[in-house]
Amino acid sequence: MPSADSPPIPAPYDPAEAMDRILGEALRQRGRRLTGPRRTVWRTLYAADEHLTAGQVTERAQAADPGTNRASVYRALSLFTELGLVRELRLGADQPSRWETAHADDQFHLVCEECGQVDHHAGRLVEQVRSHLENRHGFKAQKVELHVSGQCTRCSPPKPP
Amino acid sequence: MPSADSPPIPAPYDPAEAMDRILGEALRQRGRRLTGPRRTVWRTLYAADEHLTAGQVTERAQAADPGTNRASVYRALSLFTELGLVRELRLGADQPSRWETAHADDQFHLVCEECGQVDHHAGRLVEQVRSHLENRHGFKAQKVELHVSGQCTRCSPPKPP
DNA sequence: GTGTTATTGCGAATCGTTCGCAATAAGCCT
DNA sequence: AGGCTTATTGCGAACGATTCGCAATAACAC
Repeated sequence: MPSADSPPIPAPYDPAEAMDRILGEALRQRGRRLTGPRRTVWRTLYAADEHLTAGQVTERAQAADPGTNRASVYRALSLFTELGLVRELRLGADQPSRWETAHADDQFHLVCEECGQVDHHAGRLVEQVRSHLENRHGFKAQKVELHVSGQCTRCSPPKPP
Repeated sequence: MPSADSPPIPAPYDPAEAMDRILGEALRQRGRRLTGPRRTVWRTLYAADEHLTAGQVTERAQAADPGTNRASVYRALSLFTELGLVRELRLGADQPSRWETAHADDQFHLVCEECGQVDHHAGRLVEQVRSHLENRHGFKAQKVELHVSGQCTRCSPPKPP
């Protein structure tokens, strides 16, 4: 048995737990609490391969933790959005909101009309738009959203010459 | 009394009627019919100074023609959108859809967070985005939507030096 | 005119999202 | 470790926007 004052045995690295710590700190910093449902929603978003609707988040969250409540999912999503941890987006006027984790500050979304795939690029394009607006139109851009629909490379192969 | 075979007396120019003719042709071309409710919605959109929600369109349409039905307004709006006569847009994830008449093919929208004003510019900016995507990313852009929120010139006056 | 059929009007139904409120539990302080 | 405060949950009901089903109506082509 190690002596009483030896350093604590380091637990094996658990990425999920690391994520929790990040979330927990962001919350506590603003006087909010890290709770079960919030943790579950958080992990669900990070495990997701795509932009999820609130319904999808709820489904998956319930798969991971039965009893997760729809309303709590919505509350977690809008809280996270407010804190800047995730981003809410509409990929089409007829579609419900979708959520993604917030990495780069500016992004644009390419939605393929054929296969439905959503690409996102962080690019200087958005930065260009921003400065164009400020210089030419005197408009201080806060949030820039660029949504493009069309055909992706795979669905619209380069024409034979 | 003019002779029976004299040319018909030209009616005074009526812009509303001219609009109707445009709509009527667009509809009949595709086997659809020009009806009362459609005419009313069409005129309402053209008389509007801003982007209207379906609810606002309904209100105004009913003011012009009491008995105009909500469902018919929705049906007209989505038909017009489908025909490319108007454009549906979401100015915020939490707001309902709004509709505007479709003039220029590409536009970008500047929403002021202070005063709520919505500006739209038709600009080469969108064209630039389009070719950038095609050349650099092989993505054939169909619809380009650029929504920017921030502070407009009036609400964010140039700082004193 | 007349017939065909697209369109309307109505209410009920659906979908996504939010709300009110009593019961629960996170985090802070000893 | 226990207690206190109050943020958060879970539940169902309420909400706003939009769509639907269907019988009655009216546009347009002939």
